[in-house]
Amino acid sequence: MIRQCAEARFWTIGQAARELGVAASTLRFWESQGLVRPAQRTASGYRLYGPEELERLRFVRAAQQVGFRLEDIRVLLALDGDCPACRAEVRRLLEARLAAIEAKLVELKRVRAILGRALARCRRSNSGCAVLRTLRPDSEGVRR
Amino acid sequence: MIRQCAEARFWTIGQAARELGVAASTLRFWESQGLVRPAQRTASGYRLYGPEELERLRFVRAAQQVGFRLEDIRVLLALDGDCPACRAEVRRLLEARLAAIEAKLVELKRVRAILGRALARCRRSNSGCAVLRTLRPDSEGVRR
DNA sequence: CTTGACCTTCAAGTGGGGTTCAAGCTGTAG
DNA sequence: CTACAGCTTGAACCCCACTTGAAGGTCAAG
Repeated sequence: MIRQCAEARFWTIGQAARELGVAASTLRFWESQGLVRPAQRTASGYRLYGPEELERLRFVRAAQQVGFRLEDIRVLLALDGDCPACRAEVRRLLEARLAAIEAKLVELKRVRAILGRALARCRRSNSGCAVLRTLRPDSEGVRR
Repeated sequence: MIRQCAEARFWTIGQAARELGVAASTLRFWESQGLVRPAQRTASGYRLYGPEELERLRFVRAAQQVGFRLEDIRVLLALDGDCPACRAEVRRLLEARLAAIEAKLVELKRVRAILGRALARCRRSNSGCAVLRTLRPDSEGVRR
């Protein structure tokens, strides 16, 4: 086990992975994608993550959970600064994500209505659900 | 061009694909996955889809647009009959899909709230969005 | 007869986010 | 000293729904 002093705490890849609730292989993958590199390595090559890296790893996880793709997260991490341009760009990314989520919500509600109707018809019917005839695109093109 | 009589109309793969708004290769793929086979072939091997096959193709498209996977759609197509067991199974699949959509809606609303707060904080701040600190998992585990 | 759109097959590639494997080194408890 | 958990690397594999490419046959217009 790696010793952990109060002032300069370090986590091995397994420890960091447990902290985040992901697999160690995932952290290696993120590193390969340019997201978070360990603060240092032991003499034998073990990765060591410091508090700051752990912070960034947690951010990756949180960002992923609100639907950002790794590529965007990489950009967000790089934008971590106080420059006004950074701020604008971060805001732009957040807004884009929010808009995508709104759109997805609208789409899912539409789909829910269609499925709800199909199901109601299916339950009423007493001679086969005739799902082939009940499930119909209800106008307007749908992207996918 | 293939001739199309009023009584026995047939579509080549390209014509059917245009009708559905998908690529011809997609129809070939669906066939390879056991979804819809053409009614017949010309002497030279061209696929010919009849009205019934076009109906089934449209169903595949519609089912896909409400989120069914091809495997489920294959099952749904096979269940197209009046047997009570079929009805029950179709209903089960519809209910499962609807439940998945409800769950997704709940999840997306949660995410929207998080992003909304992050964005508000970002807009208020006048010294960097500090997105690394603003985007945080807000309790409870999230599956992915 | 040529051109060009359309069709055939099978195999391999794409994207996103990983996981799994093989072969081998390291760290620590008992 | 021996187990055994944990770490290293690179490469291959997974899912899903296609798409693309290669190599070639078919059909209708001009």
